[in-house]
Amino acid sequence: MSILLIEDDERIVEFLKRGLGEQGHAVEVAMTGSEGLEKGRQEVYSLIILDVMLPKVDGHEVCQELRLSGIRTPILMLTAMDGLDDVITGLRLGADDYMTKPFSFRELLARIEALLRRGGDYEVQPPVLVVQDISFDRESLEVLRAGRAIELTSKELALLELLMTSAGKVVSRAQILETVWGSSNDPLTNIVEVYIRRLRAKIDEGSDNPLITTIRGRGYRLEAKA
Amino acid sequence: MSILLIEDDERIVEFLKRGLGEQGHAVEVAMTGSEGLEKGRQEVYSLIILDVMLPKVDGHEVCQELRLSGIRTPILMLTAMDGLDDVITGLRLGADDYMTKPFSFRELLARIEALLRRGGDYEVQPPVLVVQDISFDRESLEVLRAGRAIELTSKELALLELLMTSAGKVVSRAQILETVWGSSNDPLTNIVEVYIRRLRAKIDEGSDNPLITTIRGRGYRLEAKA
DNA sequence: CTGCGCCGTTAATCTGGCGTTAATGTGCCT
DNA sequence: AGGCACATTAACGCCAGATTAACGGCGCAG
Repeated sequence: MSILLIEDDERIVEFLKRGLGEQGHAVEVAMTGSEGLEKGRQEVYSLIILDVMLPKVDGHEVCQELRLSGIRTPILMLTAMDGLDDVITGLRLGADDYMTKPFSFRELLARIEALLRRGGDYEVQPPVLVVQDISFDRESLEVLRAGRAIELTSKELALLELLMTSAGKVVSRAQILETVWGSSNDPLTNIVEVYIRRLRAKIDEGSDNPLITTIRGRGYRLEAKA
Repeated sequence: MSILLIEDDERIVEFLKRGLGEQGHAVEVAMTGSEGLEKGRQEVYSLIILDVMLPKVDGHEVCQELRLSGIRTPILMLTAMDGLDDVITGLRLGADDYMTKPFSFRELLARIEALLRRGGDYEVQPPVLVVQDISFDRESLEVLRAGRAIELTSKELALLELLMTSAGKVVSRAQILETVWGSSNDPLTNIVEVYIRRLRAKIDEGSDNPLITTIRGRGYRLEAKA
């Protein structure tokens, strides 16, 4: 598999070139953002590994530019440990996955395999969901609304995750029961409504544009766009 | 090259023994996890092929035990098709590569060649972990919080190391059990909570910003940022 | 042999998440 | 208008899960 690596740190470049090479991947290196952009547009790769922190042209910009050029190659972003914001904007701009530095090479390999395998059978779920100004980090389980952290309980998290993965679509009461609670029976329980209420209290309360909409008789929908 | 094959499925054993034999490899077979562990510790192999799904002793456990015994032989894991999680935990526990069943023999051969070629040398993990004002030196096993040395027992160290390597992410009870204690069973033990408590007593006690957070029903998280 | 420290279990207590209930509100249909 | 079905919301008791302290066993050093 041919991989384009856009990274300026010499040590990381060497490390990855060797490691990926030994896995049978051909690695092309670009040390600057503009060089990466050029190569990415010119050649067809199976995967692009892109550092966010690049001199001059930002990684985000590169990512966006590539997508705008119609390049659909999976993009794996490398970010600093702290930058949750980086991750969010990265995913918004069209990245497929991300890893925080420093990372274990084994884990990187697993991610790469997963990305390359896409279209085969199993899909990788992006680790951070973003819908409008809500973000949901599947790993840290942190939820932010408009940059503010929101404390959610386990069930609330599960419900929100479901709504966000189906953002823009109506999710029926039954689907919610099935996914979040597992039990498809007991149609007389009120639990879904109660949790929708609790989610709204924590997420929509005080905000001027509520994101959770009720579709009477059909279910609920998380608005994907304003 | 001498290869240790730990696998209970008779058909796969025969298949691989024959195929690898024809490639000039000597194959030793262990049909159970404990047998595999014994042979793996006793003899020096060039490669170990390890099925995750084993009766009694889990493949993950075997892998971890081997690594804990100081065995650095490359390990190739065989997993079921669905288990991406299996793959990742497998790699975390020290496996070098994995294949999903059913697999093509040609691909298996290619992987084996790659593993044998590299000899399992690069295991580059950062020698010192740092999260906020905690530092953990993997070599000296010294732990500092805000510059002050902290005495930790072996288990406490293992737990802290796990939390620090997954800093910012929620680590489930099960993951902790698996990584620190190896035994993924026995869900009635309280040991995780007890050790979280002990760690907190030594690390968070007296500090104004506690770093170990409980996510009820999900696990624990070491805060990566303030 | 003895003492000490680490380990894992047990058990008591506390916390807060969970799901039920029921009262109230809202809109749709005849 | 009125009735009905569905939706919203508040309040409550239960209990799973989390916290904490205390205990006994085991290995190791003296």
